[in-house]
Amino acid sequence: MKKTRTRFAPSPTGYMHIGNLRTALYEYLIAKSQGGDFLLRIEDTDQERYVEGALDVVFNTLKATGIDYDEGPGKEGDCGPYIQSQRRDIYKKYAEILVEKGAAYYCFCTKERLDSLKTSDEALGTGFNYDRHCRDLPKDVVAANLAMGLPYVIRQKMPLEGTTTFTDAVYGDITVENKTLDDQVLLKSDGLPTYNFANVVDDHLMGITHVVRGNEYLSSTPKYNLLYEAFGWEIPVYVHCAPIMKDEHHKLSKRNGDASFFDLIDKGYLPEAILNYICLLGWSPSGNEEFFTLPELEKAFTISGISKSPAIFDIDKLTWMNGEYIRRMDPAKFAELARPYIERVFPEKLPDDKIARICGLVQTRVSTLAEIPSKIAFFAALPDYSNELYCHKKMKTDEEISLKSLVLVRDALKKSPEIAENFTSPAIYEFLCALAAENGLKNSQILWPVRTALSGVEATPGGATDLAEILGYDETIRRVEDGIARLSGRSSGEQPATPCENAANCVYAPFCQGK
RNA sequence: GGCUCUUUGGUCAAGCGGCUAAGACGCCGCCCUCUCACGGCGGAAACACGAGUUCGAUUCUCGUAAGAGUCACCA
Repeated sequence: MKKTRTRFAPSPTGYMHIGNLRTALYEYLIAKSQGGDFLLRIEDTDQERYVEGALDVVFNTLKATGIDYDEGPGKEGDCGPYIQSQRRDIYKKYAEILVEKGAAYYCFCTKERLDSLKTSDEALGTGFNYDRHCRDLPKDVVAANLAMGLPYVIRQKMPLEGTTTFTDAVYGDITVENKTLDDQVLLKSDGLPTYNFANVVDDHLMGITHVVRGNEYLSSTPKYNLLYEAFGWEIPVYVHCAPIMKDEHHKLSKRNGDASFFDLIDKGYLPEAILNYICLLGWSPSGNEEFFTLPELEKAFTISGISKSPAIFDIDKLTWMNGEYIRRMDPAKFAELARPYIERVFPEKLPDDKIARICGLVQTRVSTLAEIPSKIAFFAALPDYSNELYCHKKMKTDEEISLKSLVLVRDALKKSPEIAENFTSPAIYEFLCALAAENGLKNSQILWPVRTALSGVEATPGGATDLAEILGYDETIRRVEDGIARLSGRSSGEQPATPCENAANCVYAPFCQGK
């Protein structure tokens, strides 16, 4: 059996978005799942639309995702060059062969003539179709025109009747009437081929067995078959994929959204998670497992799992999946990735063990790396906060109790050199709980105020004692004293501590109604 | 407008003539708990519509509707 070969054939006309990446991924997976080759070919036959830098985005994206190509620019195989603009003579030759075979013809129609045709067609409300003016030009006229150096294109000569049927691996058999097929241009007047022609020639010459692409090409596929047949070439397996949508009506595009691969990376998503998620958009595995590494996908991928209908990109599910990847990650690896985000909030350089401790708290609490800074900012600088934070009904705390607790904690901490020596979360926890018991308080009546005083925020990654350990003995006492100052009306900050808006209920009341 | 494709919960989706129509995200509730997460348990939520074919249709056929693609010297 022939070796499976697929190709990713981007044109350097824009940025690589998630849809392109998924196509590349499917092409890669089809090849690898069958022990085949995956090639990269650059389709730059439209010199006017070339965008500087677009190629680098393609290379960088493939590199970042681990989608390696076996042949392509920079990895010459037997079918090079892999950049279409460097293959122009090849296309011309094959176009002329087609003319000889009677499957194509020279067309000398001017742009003006075509334009007027187009406008009259549009007036009728139908789509444009070339009127085949040059289709049956006598040979001598053609020769004379060519001799005169008249500009020309080469058009495909479509059969006028009958039908053409092609088979798509995901959509099944599709049949169209030949009379609906336009005599499309194969070779442009600048001597370069159109996409449709270059594609067929290159796919054949490069031994491509599976043509994988977006289903916007579904309707031009019959023309491909006719071309393959005219050449007498073997028709490849077609695999058309439904698009990835931004919403019900709009395709994902760089223009409308921000779903380019590197945009997601900037937002703190992991390449593996992105790849895993987009693979599932339009393909489903045989079992219920959703998590796949690239090598696992290479084994599990099947064309039959590709779906026919468009899929809406759901950032929430990606976010969840990214969070799962983070949680399942080796802590050392996480620390490595998290470090730059952690360092964003600390002006000074942190020792490794402190980074590790912060990571320990944060790893199960973020879904993207970008969430890290806001979660830990309070470690670097205590924010200004309202005393309302001290009131929590379920924790049975209010400002009064909190003040009392914080004073107890400060005094106990200062009187205990042992705890300063062993300032770890479990030890502090034990210490504070004992303190609560001695004073007839519930644990929460100590722990909640402490956590509040240490963080100044409503929700923190980790409990009071986790925060204390990371802040250290001295800073813990400093922040507790700051809390005491706030609660006793001697605000440490610029602003006087704002009283709980339910102060009347708080004072002497067992429960504060505020929180 | 012609041609082509698509249609299962809000989203991704399994299903390939007979099922109480999987699973996942999201959402809601409960549990765990020094807050928040993680984790555990549970819940609400779907076959676009109409005709056939069949003993029996989510599944096959044909219509209808709604979406999408395409109709370039762009890819």
